[in-house]
Amino acid sequence: MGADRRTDILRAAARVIARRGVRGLRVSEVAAEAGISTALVYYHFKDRAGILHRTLEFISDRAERYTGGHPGQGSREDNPRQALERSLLLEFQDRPEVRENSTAWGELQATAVFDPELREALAGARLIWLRRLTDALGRIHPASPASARTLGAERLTATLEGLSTRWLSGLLRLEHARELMREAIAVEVAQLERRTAVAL
Amino acid sequence: MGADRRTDILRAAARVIARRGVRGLRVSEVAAEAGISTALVYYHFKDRAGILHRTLEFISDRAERYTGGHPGQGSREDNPRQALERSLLLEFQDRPEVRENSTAWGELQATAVFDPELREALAGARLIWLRRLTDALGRIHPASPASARTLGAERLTATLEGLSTRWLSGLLRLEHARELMREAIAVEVAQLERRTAVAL
DNA sequence: GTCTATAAAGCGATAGAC
DNA sequence: GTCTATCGCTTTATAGAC
Repeated sequence: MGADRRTDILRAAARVIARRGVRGLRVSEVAAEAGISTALVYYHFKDRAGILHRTLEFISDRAERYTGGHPGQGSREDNPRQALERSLLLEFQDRPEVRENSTAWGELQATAVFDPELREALAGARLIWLRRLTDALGRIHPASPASARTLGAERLTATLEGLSTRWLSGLLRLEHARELMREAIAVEVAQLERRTAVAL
Repeated sequence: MGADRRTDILRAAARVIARRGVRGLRVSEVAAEAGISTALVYYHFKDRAGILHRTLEFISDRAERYTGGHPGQGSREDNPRQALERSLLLEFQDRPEVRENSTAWGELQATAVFDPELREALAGARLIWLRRLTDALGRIHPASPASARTLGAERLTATLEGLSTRWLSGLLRLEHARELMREAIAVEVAQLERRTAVAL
């Protein structure tokens, strides 16, 4: 737990965001969650905005870990198609860590609409995801045009986030969200197949 | 402008949400935007949460208007496919009214994750949209299985919102978002076509 | 590095006059 | 219906001791 203080605080902040939202985040609650005083939080971070900024990076890194890095490079027994599906469906689990990450991610995404600084940080994390998915699609249909892969990846991330929001706000049950995501992948892969055929 | 006070306030609230987000909404700023005192806002609405709640309905109604009600029933020259596309692409325009509505909608959606009351109101508006899209898909492929239509509609709304968020936070340029949405529709319609073929 | 105490400001909400 | 004035709480952020 106590790798170092900064990490403790960020972990606590992620928990608080998942529980209360970015708007509901109180520095004092982060401190309580981390078991320290408010002043110490300010010793380690410049201000509230700084905490949010760093928490975004923390969450992004953690998601990288639990989705197992690049899909298709982790477990070798999977074929590329299964790897992509597994990687995207990992975002839909009822484990606290995942729910926390998804919730916080959605919150920060929403906040970024009004916060230029946050936006920048998000753009970076988003690019990583996009490249990852584009690569995964490339492994499935290596002969497909690169542009078609990028578009597909972009739509998949958008769908992922839309479904995620719906799941987290209780508008969609977990299994339903998973089903919709699975089919979205199927649909995109089929589309890519058509595009590959045309290109050949 | 001055239809009645309540409406003035709601219009002002929508503008403020679009500018600052739900998180950034200050009752005093709503009052200033409407050109009245803070106290008068509280005379017309119970509390801050009440304003938010009613603003959601206001936005939902207004969107209904500018998307022209049920797609395929508006302009008769359109075929059902074009009508669906037009209806969904109406959410991606740089008109202030639309940008405002989309922003506020995204905000309320995000807020609903932490607000059970808002969730309920949202569920209603969401159902309307869903039915609308399901019907539109039905007009395109009348012989398709109803379940396939519902799933398609659900994915389209999720994609719409995901893309909308990305557009509004400047991660996607407007034209790019429109292109992605257009292709998402194409992809779903194609999928529905396959499902129809299987069902026959 | 860490705490207690507190300043400073923000903001929701109401009282009461007109 | 509408305003001015203000209460009272919450929350960010810092000062200063250890």
